Amino acid sequence: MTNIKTRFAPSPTGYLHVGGLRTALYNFLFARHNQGKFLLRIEDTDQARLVKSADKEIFKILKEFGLKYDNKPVYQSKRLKIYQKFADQLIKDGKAYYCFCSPEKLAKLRAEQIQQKRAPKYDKTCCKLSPANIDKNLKAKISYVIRLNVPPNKEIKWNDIIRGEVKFNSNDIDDQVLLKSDGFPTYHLANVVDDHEMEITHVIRGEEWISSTPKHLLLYEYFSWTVPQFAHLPLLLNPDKSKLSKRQGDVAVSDYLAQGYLKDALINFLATIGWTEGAGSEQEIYSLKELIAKFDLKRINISGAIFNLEKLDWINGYYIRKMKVKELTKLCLPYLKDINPKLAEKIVAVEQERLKKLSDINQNTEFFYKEPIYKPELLIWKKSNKESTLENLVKLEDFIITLKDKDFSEIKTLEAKIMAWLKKEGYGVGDMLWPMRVALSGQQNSPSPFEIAWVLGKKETLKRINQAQIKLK
RNA sequence: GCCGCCAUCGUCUAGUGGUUAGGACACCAGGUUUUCAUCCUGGUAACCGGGGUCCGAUUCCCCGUGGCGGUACCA
Repeated sequence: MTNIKTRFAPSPTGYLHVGGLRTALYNFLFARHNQGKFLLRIEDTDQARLVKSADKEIFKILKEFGLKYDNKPVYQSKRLKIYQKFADQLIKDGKAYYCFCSPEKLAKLRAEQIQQKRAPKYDKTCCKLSPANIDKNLKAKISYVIRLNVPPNKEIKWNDIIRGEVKFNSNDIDDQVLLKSDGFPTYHLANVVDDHEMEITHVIRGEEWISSTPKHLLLYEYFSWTVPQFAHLPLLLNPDKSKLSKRQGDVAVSDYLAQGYLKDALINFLATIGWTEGAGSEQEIYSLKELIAKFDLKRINISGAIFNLEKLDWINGYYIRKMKVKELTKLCLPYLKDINPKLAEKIVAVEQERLKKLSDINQNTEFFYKEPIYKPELLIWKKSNKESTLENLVKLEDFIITLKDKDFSEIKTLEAKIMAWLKKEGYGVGDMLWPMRVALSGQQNSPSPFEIAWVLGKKETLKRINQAQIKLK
C-alpha cells in the first residue's frame, strides 16, 4: 500500500492516558511500517473541558517516546469556519437540519423514552419545520444546533480491519448534533471533515468509537468522500475488566514516567498488550525499531486487555538490568536527592538487579549513606550465637585493617580477598558474612557484604564493623 | 431498556476440524548463595454453557450466559 496516512487525535482535556499513548503508538507503528505518514490533530472542540497546555504535554510525551509525527499538529478550534461551511452544505442538501429545541425539551423527551423502555432518540421535530419557520427562528436569533438527518431503516456496515464486518441499522442511530450552538463542531463532524481533508487512509482508534462509526459513514456518504479504513482497537481494562480508569490506579503516562518506568519498557508493554507478531513467535522484548519492522494491524487482538502492572514491572526490570550503570545512574539521580553522583553510581551498580522501577532506588538504600539502625540480635546468624558472632566480627575487623585501599577498588577483588581469607582460616562462610552484611547494612535483606563494603569504602566499613561489636557487648 | 463488540491458565497471549492445547508474567518447589535480588531447572493452572454441522469440535454455525462499550450541544 502506498501513501498511508494515520493520525493520533487526542482531545486536550488533561493528562495523556496510557490508552491514548497506545493508540498513538499503533498509529505510529502502522504508518512507519508502511513508510506512510503519522499526523497529529488536537481535538479541542469542547470549550468546557479544555485544559490549557494539555496539548503541550501531549507533544512532549510523544517526543519523549520517540513517536515522531509528520507535519504541524492541526487544531480543530482554528478550523471553525470550515466545519460551518460543510454543515451548511449538508443543510442545503437536506442531509442535516437546524434544530431549535431547548435542552429542557430534549431532556424531557429522553426521560419519556427511557420510561417507555425505548432507546432515547431525537424525534426529528425540527426536521419537519417549514423553510419559513426556520427563517423566522433564525431571524429571531433562537439558539440552534445542526443535526445529522439519519435516513430510516438503512443498513450501514463496514469492514473493520480488526473485527471484520460490523453492521448497524440506521433506525438505531440518533440524529446526532454536528454543530453545537456555540458554533463549534462535535467530534463527529470535525473528525470526518478533518480525516478527509488530511487524507487519512486508516482510522485507528479505540473500541469506544464503534457505535459512532455509522454516523461517520453516513457523513462520508453525504459528502461523497472516500471512506478510510477503520481499525477499532480493544480497550485497556482495570483489573475488574472495566475501562481503565483513574479510580483504580494510575492512568496518566506522566504518572508512570514519574514512578520511573522506562520509555522503552512502556512502549514494549503497551505494544504487546493486544498485539503479537504471531507465526509461533515467543518473543517478549521488542525495541521500537523492531516493532516498526514487525507491526501488523491484522495481528491486533480483538478483546480488551487488563493493564497488568506485574508484567509491566517485569519488563521494566528487564530493561533496567540491561542498562549501562552510567546511564541508569543518570536516570536514578532525581530519586536520590542530595547524593554525591560518584556514590550514587556505586549504589546503582549494586542495586541495579533489584530495581523494578527507578523510584525503587530510594527503597532500603539509606544505609549506604547513613549509619544503619538495627537490633544487635540481627547480627547473629541462625546457626551461630552471640559470643562467636562477636569473636568473628573482631577477626573480620583485624583482617580488613590489613587490606589496602586498592583492594576496595573493585567488588570482585574485595570478594576474592575476603573469601581467600575465610578459606585459609577455615571460617564458616555464613558465620562471617552474615554478621558482616548486617553490620554494614543493618538489614535482613540486602546486597552482598562485598558489594556494600565496596560502596562504603575501607574506612566506613571498618567503622561499622567496630560499631557492631559495641552493639553486641 | 435498546444497539454493538467480545469470550483459551489468575493476567497477557499462541494455536488447531484430530495437538501431551505452547509461551510469558505472577505463584509454588528445587538449585546457586551469608540474606534479598539476579540466574538456572521443574511444577500447579485454561479452551464460559447448551444445542447443532461433522467420523471427530477448543476451533465452524445458532442460542444462552457473562463481561465490556455506546446510548450527550464529551471526546
